[in-house]
Amino acid sequence: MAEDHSTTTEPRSSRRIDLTERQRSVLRAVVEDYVLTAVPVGSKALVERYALQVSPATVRSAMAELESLGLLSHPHTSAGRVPSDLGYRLYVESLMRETALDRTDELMIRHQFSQVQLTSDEVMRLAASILATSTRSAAVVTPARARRARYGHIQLVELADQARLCVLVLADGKVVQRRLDRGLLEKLAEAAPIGQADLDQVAATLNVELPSLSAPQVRRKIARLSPLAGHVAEVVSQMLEESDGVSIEEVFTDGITNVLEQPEFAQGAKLRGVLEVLRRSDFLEQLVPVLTRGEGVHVIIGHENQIETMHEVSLIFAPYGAADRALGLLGVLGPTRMPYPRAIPTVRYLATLMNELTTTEHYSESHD
Amino acid sequence: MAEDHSTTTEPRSSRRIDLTERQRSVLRAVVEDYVLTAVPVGSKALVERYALQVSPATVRSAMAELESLGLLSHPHTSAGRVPSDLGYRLYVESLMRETALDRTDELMIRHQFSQVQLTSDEVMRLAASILATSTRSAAVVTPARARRARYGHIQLVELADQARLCVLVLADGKVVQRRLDRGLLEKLAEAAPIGQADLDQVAATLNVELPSLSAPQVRRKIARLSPLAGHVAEVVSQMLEESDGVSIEEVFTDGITNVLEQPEFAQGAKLRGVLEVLRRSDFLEQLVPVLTRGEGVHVIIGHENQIETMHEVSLIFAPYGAADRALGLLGVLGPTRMPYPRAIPTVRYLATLMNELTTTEHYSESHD
DNA sequence: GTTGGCACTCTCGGCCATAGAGTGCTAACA
DNA sequence: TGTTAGCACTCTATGGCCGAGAGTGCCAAC
Repeated sequence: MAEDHSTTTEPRSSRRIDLTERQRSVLRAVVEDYVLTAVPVGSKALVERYALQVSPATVRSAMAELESLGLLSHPHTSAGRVPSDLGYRLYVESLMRETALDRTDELMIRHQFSQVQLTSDEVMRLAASILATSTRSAAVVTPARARRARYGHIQLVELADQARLCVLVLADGKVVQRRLDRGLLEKLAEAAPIGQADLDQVAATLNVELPSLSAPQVRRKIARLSPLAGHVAEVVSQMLEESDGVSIEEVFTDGITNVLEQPEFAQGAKLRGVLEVLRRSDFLEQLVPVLTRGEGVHVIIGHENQIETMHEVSLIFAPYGAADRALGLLGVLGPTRMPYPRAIPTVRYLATLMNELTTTEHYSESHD
Repeated sequence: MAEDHSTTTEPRSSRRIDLTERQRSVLRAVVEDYVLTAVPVGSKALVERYALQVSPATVRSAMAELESLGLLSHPHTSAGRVPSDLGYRLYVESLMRETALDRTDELMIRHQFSQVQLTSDEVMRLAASILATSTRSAAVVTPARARRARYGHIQLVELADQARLCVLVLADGKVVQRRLDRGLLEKLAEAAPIGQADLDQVAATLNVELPSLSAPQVRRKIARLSPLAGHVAEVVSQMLEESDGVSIEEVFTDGITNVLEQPEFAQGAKLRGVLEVLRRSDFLEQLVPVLTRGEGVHVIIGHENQIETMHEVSLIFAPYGAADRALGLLGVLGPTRMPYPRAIPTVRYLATLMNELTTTEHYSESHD
């Protein structure tokens, strides 16, 4: 079931590799055993554990063939076989039997989200937590933000030290703050002291003129405003500009320790790279163009990743949000030796769920 | 210089331990050598590296005395000595020559903060980053929040799905959001549809009535408001209540990898505990009562910590913010083998700096 | 009180031998 | 022609052993 679910996979295995049925089942068995045990798997163990109806010798020759095709590799003579990145790729694309999420699992997850009054941050956190625990990998979730930031509401606050704080709520609920340059404000007001009343006045004006406008649209309005309001609008348009595009500033992660537990990250060196990558969320930036290309779940395995430090890990990510309008990313990061048949549907399900949860939550953006 | 800088240290070494001058200098040398090398230090190496004017044999006997006092310990016969937690404690309290921060260092740090228009989040991030790099430990910074949350401004936003979003800006600039129960709103409005205009009306009223009030004060006002405004005020008071106390929800960390690089965390097990502790910020909760007791920098070494998983690490933390009004925490976490003479002044300096930066940023809170 | 000397202890690295797992090849078989 | 059993070979992992080195504790002498 759920066979052609648009699991768009990144660097599509260029040349088609044709395998015999035997090779296919041996590769599948190797991948699944290795994913389970993390131990290079030998021919004998394979026929024992998987009901292959042939002798170890036959399996050995099949393995040798798979190795010459670059699908398996050999830590050294007389060790078992380990899937290569390409082997995983083939497995994911055509060997894997994707286990759809249990109906009960789905309901359980859904139930957690239906708890009363989750703020948007809490939703993100919950999504990351669910992803992490149910895939036993590290989860990453970014909030869905409008690709084009739009004005929602503004509020100007006078602080104790006479500084002015500009609180801008975007149309999609994100809040951005900026302090206003005091000297400049006073110059604009021609040295007359500016009180909270004046600020309220400006805010009221802008809250009538600007709602649902994007940065350039706000800019076009500036000329028609008073100097003071115009200056604030200028600042607002800057803030909108900076919020344009997919937000990778706010990233919610969970389950990092799940990854560190894996034997392949037992010693420090490799581990550090992964951690560093997770903390600084730059890597998401590289993901954005890839993920926005297609709709479904994207799988990036080991060396398929551009980033050097991520050659030992796989990513399973999906975009979510109202297509073209708001976009968030969500997914998991784990060793290439990852339980793909479970992780992929989980990511997919959570993406659809987050879709539902967020698309209802934005201003209707009628005009452009 | 800078000798009695109120380095308040946690579980004050109960009974006073009197040491001879020789014992003191041996203990100091052992701590400093071990902090540097992470290798148990022997008598011979000690007289070589530190200009102790005595023979190794003499040092040995001094070490034996220190060991019987519980200040040093022995991994096994024929290994060098390692400071115990108590040894570090004594070192921190009376042996350490605290190296004050270079004037140039101070200026450099200060300069980074003076960059234009840092939002409060950026300030936190910067503080964490500076702490982490200059102490080579993991840094933790929490924003300074009013101990008693006070109303600043409210804004009610209508979302696309008819839900209402209540955006509350606290007096100290923190923003809290909550969705309002739609059914309830409509009941209060006697089934008349509520538009943005109505919401603005309510917000305007509350923004006149409530500024700078705390949760109980808001609650007392409810009776005098319209049903709709009253309901919102009720929600607001809940939000205020939940924001009371030191905020440990938003925690900025940096430099975790610094800790993981340390040899004592080379293998996975210990490391995991530390990571887990840093991610979930519960441990800060335990710190709050301790840190708010005194003013200065607090040092918690290894087993002095209540929390089991933190028996291998030391904390150097300080509160900052307007005393009694707003409070944030900041500090570093590293192995007990930590360069205290450098870390302590750094934490202290950053606390004073954050003090300056934040106290100017709050509403004047005249009335109570 | 300090020191040099000395026997003792413990770790660490290298070395070797062995056991075990797994392969690749070949020859026999269906 | 594809499959299988057998077998020699390779490589790792494990454990024991040994010697070097570092460090201690103690004692007797200064």
